[in-house]
Amino acid sequence: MKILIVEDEIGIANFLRDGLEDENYSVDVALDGSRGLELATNRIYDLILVDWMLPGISGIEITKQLRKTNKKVPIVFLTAKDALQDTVNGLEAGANDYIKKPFQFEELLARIKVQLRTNEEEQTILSYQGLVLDTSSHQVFKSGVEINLTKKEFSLLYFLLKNKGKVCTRNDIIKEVWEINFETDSSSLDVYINFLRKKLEAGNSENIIHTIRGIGYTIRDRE
Amino acid sequence: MKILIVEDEIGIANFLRDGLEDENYSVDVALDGSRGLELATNRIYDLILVDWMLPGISGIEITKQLRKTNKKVPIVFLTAKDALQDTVNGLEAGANDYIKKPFQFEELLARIKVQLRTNEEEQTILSYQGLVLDTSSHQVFKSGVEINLTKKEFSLLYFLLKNKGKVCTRNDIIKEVWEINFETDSSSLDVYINFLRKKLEAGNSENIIHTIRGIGYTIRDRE
DNA sequence: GGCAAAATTTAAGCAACATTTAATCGAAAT
DNA sequence: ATTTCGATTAAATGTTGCTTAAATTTTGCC
Repeated sequence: MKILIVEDEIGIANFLRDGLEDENYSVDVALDGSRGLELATNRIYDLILVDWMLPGISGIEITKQLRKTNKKVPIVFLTAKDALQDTVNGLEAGANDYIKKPFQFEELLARIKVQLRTNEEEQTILSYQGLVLDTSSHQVFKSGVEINLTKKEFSLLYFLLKNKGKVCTRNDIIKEVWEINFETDSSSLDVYINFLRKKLEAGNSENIIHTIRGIGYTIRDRE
Repeated sequence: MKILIVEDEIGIANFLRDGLEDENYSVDVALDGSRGLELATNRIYDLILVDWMLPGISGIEITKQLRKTNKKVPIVFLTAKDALQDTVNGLEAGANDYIKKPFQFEELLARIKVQLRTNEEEQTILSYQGLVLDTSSHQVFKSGVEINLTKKEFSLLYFLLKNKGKVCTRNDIIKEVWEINFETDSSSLDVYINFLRKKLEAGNSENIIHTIRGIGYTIRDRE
């Protein structure tokens, strides 16, 4: 994972670089805004950390320029404790998060991880106990035999499998599979759970989709 | 995550509520300051969103009152574009962030997330002496054996475990597990303590949930 | 476009389960 | 001894999710 630090105070820049390298990130440092913009434009980073108060080209300017050229790299900025107005402008300019100075390094690290995680690639093959779902070919197999699922059935199963071991609340499911403005008192979800169960559990016994009453559903081993 | 909105313009209040509910927040709305203060005092929220210009009790007053009673819940306020002086007063009164009207919903959401994130992360695994509670899978194990709990049983146990070592008053428990509009002379709590004890202490040994007569309950080592 | 087939949503009845109420019993506190 | 508070039951009530079937919408095809 490559991180760019744009920071003019060399002490802070070094502190950040050392800390992040200890965490096995690969780090570049730019000591002023124009160098920062140049690096950010010409190289590929997974995340950019910018001090908001920079001489020359400001953090805001860097953010705006990058967003203008359609770069989606997460940008996190460091801001002085009381520069609240800047914060607002920063978020509007396209920053993803901000951290107030002085900060705990642990907190910075946590924020960085959150940003990197949202960027992570999605799994194309999901599986559970002889059940295989392939997002690229849009196929599902059970014990090697293909099962035909409709679009809704597929995305419902995909969501459950993606979160196997965890409980998916009815709300989570409806939000992800049906998208937002959905009548929450509809019973479509129940019906589709029923469809899926019939197709997946045909023939053999075991439940694959478990109901957690009052909460939602989950795919996991029975205890 | 529970959010309280205190906003007198019903259109804006509804807009906010719908938007936040789509993001899976659980939302309460108060249409004036005194109702807002009442809710904020008696219920537990993860964040409070207050319009600064309220008839009756103002946003500042609400913030001051809450901070006086030592509530640390993040407070974010919505302020008219040019009320800069109010903004300053608000931050001094104890607000955590503010957003200028008119605002983009996306930005509001970003601010809310920042506030919620800094609010120490919720533990997903809680445990006590061979008892393990996992919020992500909604499972409870005792000595490695899964125990099935209903929603209420689960959230009651969760609350007790979250506060293990401390005494939870009957009121605390009822507020958190049953939410407020509850007949305080009901014996549901007693019944549920009984349910839990039967399931957790089945067969063997030591009490896990101790009664503190006249006060409430606690999970802790015997003295 | 118009038709048929397939996919999705709605609605209703029902059974299983969760929760509350209420009444009685027992143990601690004054 | 009396009163209060909590424990324990059992019964009443409320809620949730499963299952169907029919209604509606979407899709694919001519």
